[in-house]
Amino acid sequence: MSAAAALTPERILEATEEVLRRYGPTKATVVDVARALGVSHGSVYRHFPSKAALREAVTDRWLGRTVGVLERITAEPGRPAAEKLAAWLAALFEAKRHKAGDDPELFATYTVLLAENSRVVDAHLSELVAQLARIVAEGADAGEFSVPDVPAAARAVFDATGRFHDPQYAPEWSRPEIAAAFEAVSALVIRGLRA
Amino acid sequence: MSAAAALTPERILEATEEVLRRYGPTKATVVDVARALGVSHGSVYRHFPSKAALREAVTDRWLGRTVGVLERITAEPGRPAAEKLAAWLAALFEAKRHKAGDDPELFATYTVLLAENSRVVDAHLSELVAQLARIVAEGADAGEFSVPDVPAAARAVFDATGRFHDPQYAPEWSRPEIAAAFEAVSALVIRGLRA
DNA sequence: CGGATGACAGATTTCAATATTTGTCATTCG
DNA sequence: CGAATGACAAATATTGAAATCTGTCATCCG
Repeated sequence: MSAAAALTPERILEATEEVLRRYGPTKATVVDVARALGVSHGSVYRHFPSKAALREAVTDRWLGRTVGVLERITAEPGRPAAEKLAAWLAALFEAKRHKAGDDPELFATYTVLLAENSRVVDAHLSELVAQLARIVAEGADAGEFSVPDVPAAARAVFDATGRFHDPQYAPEWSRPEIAAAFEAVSALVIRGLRA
Repeated sequence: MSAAAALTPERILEATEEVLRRYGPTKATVVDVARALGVSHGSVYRHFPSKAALREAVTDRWLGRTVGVLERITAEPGRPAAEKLAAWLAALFEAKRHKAGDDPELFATYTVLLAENSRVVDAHLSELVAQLARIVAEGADAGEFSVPDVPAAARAVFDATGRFHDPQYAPEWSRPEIAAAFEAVSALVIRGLRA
């Protein structure tokens, strides 16, 4: 075994994130990633078939990080569905708003990656809608919500709150009125589900 | 008076629309507009202070055309507010979907103009939200809706249905599932207003 | 022998020279 | 005299030649 750690997909992804953070989505090259790892760019191609695949994997990782917090809220037992739904929507908005506000450049970088990788994004969105469906189904079982078609309702909730999680609206999230606008939509949608 | 009709802002706007349709937003120049009118480009600048102002005026005109249909629905007397609101939202979606579907290139051209002219767009959106507020207020007065803050509720309805009128989502509007998704959000939102 | 290398061809991006466009205004025209 | 013109400077866009990057693969190294 050599002095440096073995070259793994994991290490390559880490380095790619760093390079993207430093150079942005247009300037970051595979050669940069290889240089950051102290290997030739040919070695990177041993673990990822293309630059596109590498960027896709990084995008997937980034999206995955948000899902954990939401999953915890979804799985929380013994809490009214309406409250849980409100908490879930607020957590999603909060997470996005922080990512966008803390480091706008990095957020812009990932917004570009998101646009490039619609397959990964679609899978991520499906996962989020599936979590919503679990909460909505819980509410329906408890008689809290009156919902004929749970998946459709979950999708509708997600669509209706798009302004507060779709990155295209990120510039609006730093405006002061945004909190009130979010509360209004969140409340409207939850009322719409009620029995 | 010369043989040709007098040069008016109206005629210039017409010619500008035609040039934008033909050449698209990046290639359309003030010289092209002047050529279409058979005058020198200096004459165009007698009626509009800049190319930006000209494009802004064209954008305003284009947005104005949709408002008429919606205003007629808003003003219709003796109709339940819930029904009116459903019709209004459906009409807005229908209008956008047709504009986008009938001539995608022209729609793309105007999408670029919209992005350039956020002042005009904001004014247009305010007008739409004001119409929504009238319908919501009617419903509240009739005891059909239970709404503590009418302007906020109107804004929330508009925000929640963004996926079906914001041009950024236009590519989704040709998908077959879109009608069901629209119905689901529309119904959810209207239920959320109900007393 | 399995993993890493770097030379290479084709694709893509950059950059600077060149051309076009915007906006002004002194002059012309009816 | 008021509206229209077109020459012009500054700003912007286009182009194509040079540089860089992606992806492959014959070769090397431990």
